[in-house]
Amino acid sequence: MLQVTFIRENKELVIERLEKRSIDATKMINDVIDFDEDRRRIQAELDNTLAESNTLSKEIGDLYKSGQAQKANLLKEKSGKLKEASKELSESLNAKTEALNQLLYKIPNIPNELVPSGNSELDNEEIFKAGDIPVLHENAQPHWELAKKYDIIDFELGNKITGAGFPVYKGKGARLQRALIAYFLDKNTAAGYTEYQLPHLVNEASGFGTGQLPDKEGQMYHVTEDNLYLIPTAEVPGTNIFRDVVLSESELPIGITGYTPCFRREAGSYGAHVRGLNRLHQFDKVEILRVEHPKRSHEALDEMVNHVKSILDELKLPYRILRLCAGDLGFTSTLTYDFEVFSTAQDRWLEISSVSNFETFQANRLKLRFKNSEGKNELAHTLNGSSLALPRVLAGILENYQTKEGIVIPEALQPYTGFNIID
RNA sequence: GGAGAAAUGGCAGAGCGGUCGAAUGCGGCAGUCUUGAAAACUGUUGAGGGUCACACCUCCGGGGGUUCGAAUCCCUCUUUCUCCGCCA
Repeated sequence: MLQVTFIRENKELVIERLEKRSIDATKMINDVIDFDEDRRRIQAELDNTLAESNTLSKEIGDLYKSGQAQKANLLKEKSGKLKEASKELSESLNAKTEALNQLLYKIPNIPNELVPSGNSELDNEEIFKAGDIPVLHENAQPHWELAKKYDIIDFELGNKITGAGFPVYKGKGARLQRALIAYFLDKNTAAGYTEYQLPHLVNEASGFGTGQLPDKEGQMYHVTEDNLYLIPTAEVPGTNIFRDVVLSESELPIGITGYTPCFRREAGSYGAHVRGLNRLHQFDKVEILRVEHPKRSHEALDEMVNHVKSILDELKLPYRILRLCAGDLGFTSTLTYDFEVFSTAQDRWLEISSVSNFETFQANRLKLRFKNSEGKNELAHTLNGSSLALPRVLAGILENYQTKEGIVIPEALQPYTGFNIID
C-alpha cells in the first residue's frame, strides 16, 4: 500500500508512473487526496472536541471534590453533548478512514523508472541470456513423457489421491527433489541468508500484510474451519516475520531463506501449457527474502539477481532474465526480474524465479520499520525472490539433460543425489 | 478437549475510578570521576497523529459497554502459563 503522505507530496509523479500500468490513476489519486484531507479535517475536529471534553471532566472532578455537586451536575449536561458530538465525529472518521483504505488497497505499487512500458509479456525486456540450448537426440521427449518413462513422477497417482496438479514424486524423482531443495538452501545460506522453517498456513493478518488479501483471495486455499490460508509462497509467512516490528538500523540488512511447499488454486488455468510440471496446485519452492535500508534496496535487488544467476550457471541450464514491463509487473512490486529456463523439448521458456523489490509497499501494510539515524521510525524496504521454484527447474533438467542413456544429473547436484544418471 | 491464572513501556514489575503516559529496578543514552575502562554518582529515556514550533489528541493484548471521567468496573474475543485428558 502506498503511503498517503508520499502521494500527497508527489502527486504528479505517482500518477505518471501508475499510468504506465495502463490504469486511470488521475481519479484514484485525486480521490485519495480528497479523502485524506477530509479525514484529517475530521480528525482535527474530533481532537478538539475530545480536548474540550477532557478539560470538562477534570473540572467536574474538581467541583465534586470541593463539594459543589450542583455546579458539577450542570457541567455534566454539557459533557453529554460533547460526548454525542465526539461519537458522531469518530464514526465519520472511521468511515472516512475505511473508505480511504479501501481506495489505497486497490492502488498498485509505483513502477520503477527502469520498468519498460507495455501491456503484456511480449513487452518484457530481455536483459540477459546464458547457457547453451542443447541439441537433443532425435527421440527427445517433453518432461512429462520422461517422467513416465523413468517412473519418477506419477501424475495419475496424484490425481487419484488428491486431484489434478498434485503430482507424486517417486524413487530417483523424489530424491532429486530433495537434492534440489538441499542444494538451493546450501547456496543461499552460503550467500548469507539465514535458513528458516516456516508455517505452511497463515492467518488473515498475514495474508493481508503481504498483499494476498483482500483482493487475491481466490488464489489461496482457505481452511474455513480455522480461518487459515495455505501459503501460496514462503513470501507470506517469511515477510510476516516482520509484521509490526521496529528494527534498529544496525540489524539491517536481513536475509532469510526457506523451503516450503506452495499451494495455489490457479482457478481458471487449463490447457496444454499447464501440462506436466508447468503449472501445479502444489509445488516446492526455496525462497530468499530481504529486509533492506531504503538507500540500498536496489543494490540488494541486483545482488539477488546475481545470486540466482550463479545457481543457474552452476546447474548449466539455458536461461534468460527479463525485466518485467509495467503491464506484467505484480501488484505489489516496483521492479521485477523474471528468470526463465528454456524447455528444449517444449520449445518454450518457463518461469523459474521472480525477484522483486517492493520498496515500502509491503512494509507500509506490515508496519515494518527501522529506527533511522535521526531516531525516527522509517519504513524499511522488502524484497524477495525464488531460488528456485522446483518443478520447472526439474522440467528443465529432465528435458535439457536427457540422453539416449538416460537423464544425466548436473555435476553440482550429484553430491546431493548420490547418483549421476536416471535410467 | 476440561479446570484455573494471567496479559501494563526494550525487559522485569507496581498501579484506591479523577492528581497515571503510568512507581520502582534493569537495560539504553549523555555527563562527572578515570590515562582508558569498570564501579559509583547525576541527568535523560515509550509509540503514533498533529503543529513552523508549541498546544492538543490517541495508545496499558483486540473489540464493545458502564461513567462527567477507566490501566483500574462489566461483557466478549485472542494469546500465554499451570493442572488434567489425548497425541506425532
